[in-house]
Amino acid sequence: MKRMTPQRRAVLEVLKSTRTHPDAAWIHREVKKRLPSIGLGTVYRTLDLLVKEGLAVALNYGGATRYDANTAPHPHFVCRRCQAVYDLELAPAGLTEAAAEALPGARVESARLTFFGLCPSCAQGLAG
Amino acid sequence: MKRMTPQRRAVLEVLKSTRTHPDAAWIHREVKKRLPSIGLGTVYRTLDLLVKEGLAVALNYGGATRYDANTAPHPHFVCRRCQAVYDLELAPAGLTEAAAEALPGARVESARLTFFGLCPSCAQGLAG
DNA sequence: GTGAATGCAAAAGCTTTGCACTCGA
DNA sequence: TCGAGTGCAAAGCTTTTGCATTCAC
Repeated sequence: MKRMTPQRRAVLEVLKSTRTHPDAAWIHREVKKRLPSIGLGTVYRTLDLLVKEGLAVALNYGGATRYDANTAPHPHFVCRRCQAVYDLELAPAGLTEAAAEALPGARVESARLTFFGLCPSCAQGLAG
Repeated sequence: MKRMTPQRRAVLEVLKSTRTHPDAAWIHREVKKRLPSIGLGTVYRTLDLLVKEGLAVALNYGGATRYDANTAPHPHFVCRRCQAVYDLELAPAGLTEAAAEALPGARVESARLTFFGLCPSCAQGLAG
């Protein structure tokens, strides 16, 4: 990050302040409460920057890309009904090493583990 | 699948015939070799159907959605340079159970494990 | 025959980009 | 000062959708 502008500071703070793994549009709406004139393009550019700098992670589950300021490797759970994303406290060991063995010659840099299903609220709503 | 049309048959056959995890545009191009008048919309509708019927899996890594006719659970490796997707022979045990314990009340239905890095060719190209 | 499926093209997201202006260092 | 950063709006991609027509059953 070459220059620290109010826009960049605000985007990072908004992203750090939530655990809902929001998308760019939601972040834009939140940041506008503080910086009403900020453009969506700036939000995208800033998010790209944060990802490149390793200060955030981009998540793709179909639909809009969602962002997570928690860059420590951790699995996610995605509800197929309400689209909520939960962080899981779970750290399977040895996955990257196993992948490197399974694909000789490759340089395995990171792993992403995602679970899909129904979150507690949605599961309860359907079961009764 | 309510009706078996030539379009649906062709999309499924094309998808089954490759291991490159193609996107809808690529599938459309291939199917057109056999059915020149097939529309891209039909390809999308058919792919959605295949996913709903459990005959294919949709993969999101940013960019266009990619499809895999191999529906057996297996991890993928995505090259960050050439975007190639490889199937890995690797079956970490107990992940879904561990996730279910980590998020009580949730119904964990599936897991997806993805690795990112440089594939053998790209790793070699950069290393010399 | 008849409703499901198709082809086409328009429209709807999401994201990127060009450009003139602004402002942080 | 002055180039990086911004706001705006247009453009670019991917994906979805409306509708008249076609076709599998």
